[in-house]
Amino acid sequence: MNADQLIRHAHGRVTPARTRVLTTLLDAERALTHLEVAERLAPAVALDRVTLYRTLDWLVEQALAHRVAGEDRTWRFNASPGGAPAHHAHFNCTRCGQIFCIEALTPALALQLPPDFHAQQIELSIKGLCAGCNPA
Amino acid sequence: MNADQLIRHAHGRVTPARTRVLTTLLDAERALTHLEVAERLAPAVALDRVTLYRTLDWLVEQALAHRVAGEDRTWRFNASPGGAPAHHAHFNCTRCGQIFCIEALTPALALQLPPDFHAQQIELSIKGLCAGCNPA
DNA sequence: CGTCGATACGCAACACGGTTGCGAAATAGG
DNA sequence: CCTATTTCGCAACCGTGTTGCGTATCGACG
Ligand SMILES: [Mn+2]
Ligand SMILES: [Mn+2]
Ligand SMILES: [Zn+2]
Ligand SMILES: [Zn+2]
Repeated sequence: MNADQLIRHAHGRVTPARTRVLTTLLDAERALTHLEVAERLAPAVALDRVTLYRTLDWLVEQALAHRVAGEDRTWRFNASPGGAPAHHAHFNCTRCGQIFCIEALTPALALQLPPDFHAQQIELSIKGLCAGCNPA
Repeated sequence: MNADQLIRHAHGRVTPARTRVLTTLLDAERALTHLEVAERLAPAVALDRVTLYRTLDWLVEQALAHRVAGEDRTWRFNASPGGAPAHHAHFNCTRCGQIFCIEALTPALALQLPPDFHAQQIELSIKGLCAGCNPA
């Protein structure tokens, strides 16, 4: 299913912005910041900063993408192919800041919480060095 | 060990700012934002915004505190009594944004990563409703 | 294929958490 | 006390993300 089909499937208008942004996310090998998406679009498509933010937000609302908070206080966006929520772990490189999805890991929800606390979702973030930053 | 002793033990100058901030963190029942720390100091001590940021950073450097990134892109600070790193999970309330340390949980570091990836630390963040926000 | 209402876009201004540079004040050692 | 060094306060700045509003575009329908 390509970007346009996914957008139509979500009952959204197909616009160049949405098509190009979602395609970019689908092609990406890792989670991308707003700026990284913009760079991958340019110079073919000069998209306004705000439009890009709103497009990314829309994709998240429609569950076509999910976003992860990094240590540097910037969101990273990642396509959710199956429309599935982000029930996988993320690897967070402490040197270059890149965030990779680790699909293989699905943390179990069985854990001991204080009374009256109600868990909705578990986010497992592994910090370390990515392949590009690992000296070994 | 009180705040001043911990500061001296880290070979740092004992100043009112450091004493009061660290005491505040030690007394806190959960991770506090910069603003929450400021509120708990005032009006007895009127600390400059920047001084508070630098004091918190210093405490983190000295491993007297650790900080957690929340969904709202603001750091939350938490005293590290034993000088130990934050090898415990955090509960992140999706309604009020408060972050609580869950000391009981120590995620195992044995997991499958892509080749050449090197894990340094695991951060387990549980999202849900805290006791104050839980309707049940 | 043209019309038109709902939706999306672009621009400008703003909000907010956090940082930087630098001169003035406070700390701790002698 | 006196002084070297660290820390503080102020002002200005930065980057990410948001809001308001008028204009352009999409696509449904005739
Ligand atoms: Mn992901
Ligand atoms: Mn903690
Ligand atoms: Zn890296
Ligand atoms: Zn809550």
